[in-house]
Amino acid sequence: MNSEFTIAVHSLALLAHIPEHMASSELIAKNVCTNPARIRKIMSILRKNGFVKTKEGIGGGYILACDPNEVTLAEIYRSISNGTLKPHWCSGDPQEACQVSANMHGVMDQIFTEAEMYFTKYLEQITIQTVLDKVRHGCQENSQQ
Amino acid sequence: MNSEFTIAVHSLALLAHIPEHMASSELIAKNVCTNPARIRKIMSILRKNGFVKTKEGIGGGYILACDPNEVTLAEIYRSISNGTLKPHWCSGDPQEACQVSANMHGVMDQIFTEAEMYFTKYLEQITIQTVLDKVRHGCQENSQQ
DNA sequence: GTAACTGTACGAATTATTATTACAGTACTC
DNA sequence: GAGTACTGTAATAATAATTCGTACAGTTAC
Repeated sequence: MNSEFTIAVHSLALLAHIPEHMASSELIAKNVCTNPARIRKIMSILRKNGFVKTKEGIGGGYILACDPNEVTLAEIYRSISNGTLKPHWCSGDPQEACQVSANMHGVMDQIFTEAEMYFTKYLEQITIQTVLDKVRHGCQENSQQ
Repeated sequence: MNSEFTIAVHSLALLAHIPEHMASSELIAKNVCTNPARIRKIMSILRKNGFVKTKEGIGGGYILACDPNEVTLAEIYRSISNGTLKPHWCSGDPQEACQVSANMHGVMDQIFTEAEMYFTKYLEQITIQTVLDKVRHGCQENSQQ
């Protein structure tokens, strides 16, 4: 799994943090610590899935288009990183006579697919708002909000 | 996550497939489709955790030292790949004034740690024997066993 | 028309993963 | 005890995945 899921969650939490405001890819990129092109790529997917609205041109950018209390990290994961829990490298060789070697690939595939379902079942419990509350709570001592 | 967990599961299933026999790192490597040194590194960890016994010298190699019906993939995962579910790249910057940027790192860390618990909870349901049965079942048509 | 933005693609840089090689240590066999 | 076949481990090379940077066409506001 690469970090696009993490970036998507971060970006959506940030947009939920500043509702009513458009945020440019440059602003989000600074907050996330990456480059604007990467943010635009990810936000483009999130737009196609209805999580954000975008506006091109002057004063444009991104704004949340969903209820942060409704959208769970599971939906975000499925939009961005579905199927990437399993490592790329594959064990065994389908051409081998030995059953263990020949079929291990398929068996591990099946195991990782089901494991991903358990993984996302956990993510169902967490909403964008949950994440936002957690980050806000993290620095409560020196916060005035 | 790299593929060491997959290789460990494959190797243990193979050893369970040929009980009473010592298997050399070369034999296992061929079955898994990787090189002997990598197998030796992983088997060395499995030995330290009591899953296999090793024997150096002529006629040596690896042999299962546990009940394949008892050992679950969760134990194997914890031995080999614990903490590697989370991607390496980190979002945000602890030095930032913005709470979202400053605390996102810790929040995502927490989420991935808990997600890994759900992931391993699924793996608890699968034993080495489960995997072995699955690979054997995979080619039932042309199998005589 | 110009400035500020998104959408998208491509190649470079970086990092992670895997493969290769080497060699010391151990145990068996002659 | 010399030779052979193993494991244990480390270091380095090769490969692949990920991330970054740049570029530019398209869009919108002024």
